[in-house]
Amino acid sequence: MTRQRIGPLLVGRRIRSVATTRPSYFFLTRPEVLRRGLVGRTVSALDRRGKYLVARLDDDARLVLHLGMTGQLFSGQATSPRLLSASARGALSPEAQRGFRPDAHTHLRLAFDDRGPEVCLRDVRKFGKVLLLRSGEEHPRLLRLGVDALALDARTLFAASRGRRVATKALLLDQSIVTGIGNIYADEALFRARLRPTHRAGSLTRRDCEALADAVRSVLHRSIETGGSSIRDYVAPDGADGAFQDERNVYARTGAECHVCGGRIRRVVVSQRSTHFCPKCQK
DNA sequence: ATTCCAACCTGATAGC
DNA sequence: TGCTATCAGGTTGGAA
Repeated sequence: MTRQRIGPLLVGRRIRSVATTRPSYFFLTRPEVLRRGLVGRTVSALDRRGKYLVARLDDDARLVLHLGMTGQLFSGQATSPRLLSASARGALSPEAQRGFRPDAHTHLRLAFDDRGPEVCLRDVRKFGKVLLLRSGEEHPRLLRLGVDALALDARTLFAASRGRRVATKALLLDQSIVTGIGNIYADEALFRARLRPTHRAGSLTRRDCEALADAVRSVLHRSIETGGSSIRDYVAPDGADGAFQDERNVYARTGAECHVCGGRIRRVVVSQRSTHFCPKCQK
């Protein structure tokens, strides 16, 4: 979703200047190194590897971005209340709240020769990452990644789950097996496949893996179609909210009625992630 | 080799 | 009002 929509704002444009915040955990490449490597470069393509966005530059370097949990990648012209924390918003006039203004959480801003809209990366919790890879350079974070979630097939899932005692959900969240599934989509896919998140991965049948692989792909495709899940922080690059949150069956619906059987959605913790399921539909 | 768990951060919200 | 505890679309590295 983000790749599709931020692509036109990056590809073919020459970077004129780069603004960053102070060095931190967030920058795998130090800000000044990042600036030196980016200024004057033209973005030639934008790819995705799991949850990583990879912008290819005209000198064959790659700018790698991860949005973590609260990362937002958007046009400097975007408008959304989500681009400002509530406390900061309260201090502003209704007028000033309209447009985006870079704040302390806006860690990266790219301006371009064409003087068009900037591309901004904001991340309150700094769980996101920015990394510049020189031509031919690699990074373990990318090398480790498994098959893309949109291309997940039953055979891969079945093979990867053999001998594993971990919960099925833990397997789905393991990016070295399948890359691109986050907490929401793991829960939603498991619901769709009618599988219990806590079920041991090793005892999934071939048929289970088929249902689960299908569910993963269709849930993600549907989320892309509907523009993502704007539950707390997520905004599309133009500031628009996604709509997938309206199609959730289980995620963050603890205590609510199951859309299928009317039972109550339950919440448990699996591999330190909050996990939601319908006890009746998911055996 | 696999599984578990704390750590990295900041903000919103619920409850007292 | 204010304080405290809990929760939040993720990943790593090291201990068990």
